[in-house]
Amino acid sequence: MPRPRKRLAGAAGSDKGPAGKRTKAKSIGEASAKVENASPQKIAASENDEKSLSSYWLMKSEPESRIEKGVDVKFSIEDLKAQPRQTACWDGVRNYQARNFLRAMRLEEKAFFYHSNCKEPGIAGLMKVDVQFVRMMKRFIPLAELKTYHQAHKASGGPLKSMALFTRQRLSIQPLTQEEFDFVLSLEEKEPS
DNA sequence: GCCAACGTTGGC
DNA sequence: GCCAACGTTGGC
Repeated sequence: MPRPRKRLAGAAGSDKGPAGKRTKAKSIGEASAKVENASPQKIAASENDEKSLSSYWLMKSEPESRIEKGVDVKFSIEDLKAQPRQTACWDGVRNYQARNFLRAMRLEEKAFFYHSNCKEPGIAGLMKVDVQFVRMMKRFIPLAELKTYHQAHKASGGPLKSMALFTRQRLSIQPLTQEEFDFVLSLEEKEPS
């Protein structure tokens, strides 16, 4: 799971981790997003497909305390707000596809802050790649509500019909299409369903 | 806390 | 390169 770090950071898209060799080193590096695994072939392949031209993202983080290897991984949107410059370093991403998306990000692109593995999962706010707090959602958008739209849109061909949150369930950094992003934003203005 | 989904590892 | 075993994610 992604683990934003509690300190200032540079561009999320700028880090160049050493490619390749698998290591069991579990310590999270100070300076860069350490991602275990991924053969060079796999990296090359997936950097070309996927939606690497996306300008919109969804990034998951756990807002409730959970100890993993002796470290509390909790990092909520409130924690992000509390950082110096409201900016964090998003490391702890291990999955290579998620890592590739991190590398594809460009400064100033917009990203939803998603609360995962918690009592109420859903989209809590907006960030820009840096990774900096922008604002809270006008209202919290629960996963359950998004799922309802996803199901309906699969039938109707609506904007959330293939949202990665549901089609790529375990991906912690995911691209959104413009349509998906706009639709989620439009939900802010609606009554909770 | 349970466990389904799914990503990763490693023997063959 | 297959695939069973294993580990992790994350909803519920």
